Amino acid sequence: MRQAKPGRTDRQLSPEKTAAILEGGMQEFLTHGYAATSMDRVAIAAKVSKATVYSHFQDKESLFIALIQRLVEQRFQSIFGTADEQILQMPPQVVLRNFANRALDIGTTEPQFLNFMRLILGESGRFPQLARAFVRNIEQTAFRRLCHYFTHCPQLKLSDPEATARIFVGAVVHFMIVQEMLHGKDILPMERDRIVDSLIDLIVEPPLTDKFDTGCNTVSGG
Amino acid sequence: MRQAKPGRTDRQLSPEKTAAILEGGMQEFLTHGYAATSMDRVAIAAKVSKATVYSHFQDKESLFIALIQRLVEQRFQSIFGTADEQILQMPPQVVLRNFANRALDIGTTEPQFLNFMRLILGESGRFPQLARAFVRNIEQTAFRRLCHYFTHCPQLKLSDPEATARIFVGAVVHFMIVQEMLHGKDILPMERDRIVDSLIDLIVEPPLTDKFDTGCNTVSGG
DNA sequence: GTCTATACGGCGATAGAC
DNA sequence: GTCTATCGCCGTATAGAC
Repeated sequence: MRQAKPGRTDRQLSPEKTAAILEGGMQEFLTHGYAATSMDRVAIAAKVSKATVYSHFQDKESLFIALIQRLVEQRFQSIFGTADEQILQMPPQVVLRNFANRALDIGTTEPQFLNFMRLILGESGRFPQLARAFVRNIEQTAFRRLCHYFTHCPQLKLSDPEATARIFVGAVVHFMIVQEMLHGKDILPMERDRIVDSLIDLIVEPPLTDKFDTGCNTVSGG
Repeated sequence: MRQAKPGRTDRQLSPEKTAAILEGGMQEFLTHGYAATSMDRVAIAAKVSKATVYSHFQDKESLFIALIQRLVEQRFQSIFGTADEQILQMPPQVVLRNFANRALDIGTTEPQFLNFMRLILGESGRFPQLARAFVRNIEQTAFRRLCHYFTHCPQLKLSDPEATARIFVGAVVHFMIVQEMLHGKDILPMERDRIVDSLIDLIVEPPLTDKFDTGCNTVSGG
């Protein structure tokens, strides 16, 4: 509990070995979970001796915390892409679809991210500080970016942009959790476009527009 | 792997001890997770000897599977309440609010359910059959009940009730995951009513109604 | 600073008494 | 059928050689 990161132990530790240990530990923790990961396999995966692992990190828990913190703050923080300054000129349907598809792509193309979320969720009771770091760096990033867009997009007049952003992210993330993480696509198949289309319809389009033309809708056509 | 449930071993096993082992195992697995749970503590929690545990269940994995299956199929299956036949006469706002509040109450009043979900999510990679059982018995139940309502409620004309049901459940469950399971309420406080209100607004109310009266909306007022 | 070798306890699973 | 006692293994963490 004295230290979570190296550099302040006694002498000078090799940064390359530190990186190797973090990399090896990531493989093991993401694959087997926290409790089922042994420091022996971490050392083997990092190609160092077990004593070297313990000279860089005080114990298993310190290594795990340092590792997850790094994943949360660096590796998986930018999953929602960089802020695009031109999105305000694009149609909201396109912006929201891109946002949802980028998030959903991660669940289908990056199995490591699924294991990362499994670890965060599964250990959120025993490592609440890691869960909070995840919320701050991943969830809040998505909320804020989307909420900023909802607030500044001239076509959208939402009564509660903040809550709407949470609804959007929640629907998308939960879909990913059920379909990919919990293997729901095997038993409850559902095309992602139906979720995204319905979400966009609920948030962007007036619900009567495509059913019959009332002749008084000032938004469509112009 | 030969057997997951007792009763077919060799002779006659005590059903009370079986129940005690399942109960003790539930406490241990829900508290410490799968890998960190020892069969010794399961035996102590069940107040039997370890050999008795192994006479009722072949190994740790069989006990875990039998236990989670039972939780999925019995203990936590009815969290969305029994079907109310009178809901079609109630206003959709009330029905949806009750549905959401009932689900969100579980996250705040039943910490065991949070640990149960942590276990399912965290072990979904190593025990995919348990994740699928969770989807079939919990998620699908919520989807179906809500989808049935969306389809039969005369006030609601949704283009894709099935996708809308997933969005509704997803937004609610994800809110519970972030706020309660991941301790997000400590750092991203948000009243649940804002989520529920916004969801109801998006699904039930025509978005233009309360902003300005266009005079050509044939739904509101009659 | 990094390695090999080891201490020591807890783990899952089993044998044998009754 | 349930218990006590035990096996063999692997866990974390450390000591001492270089």
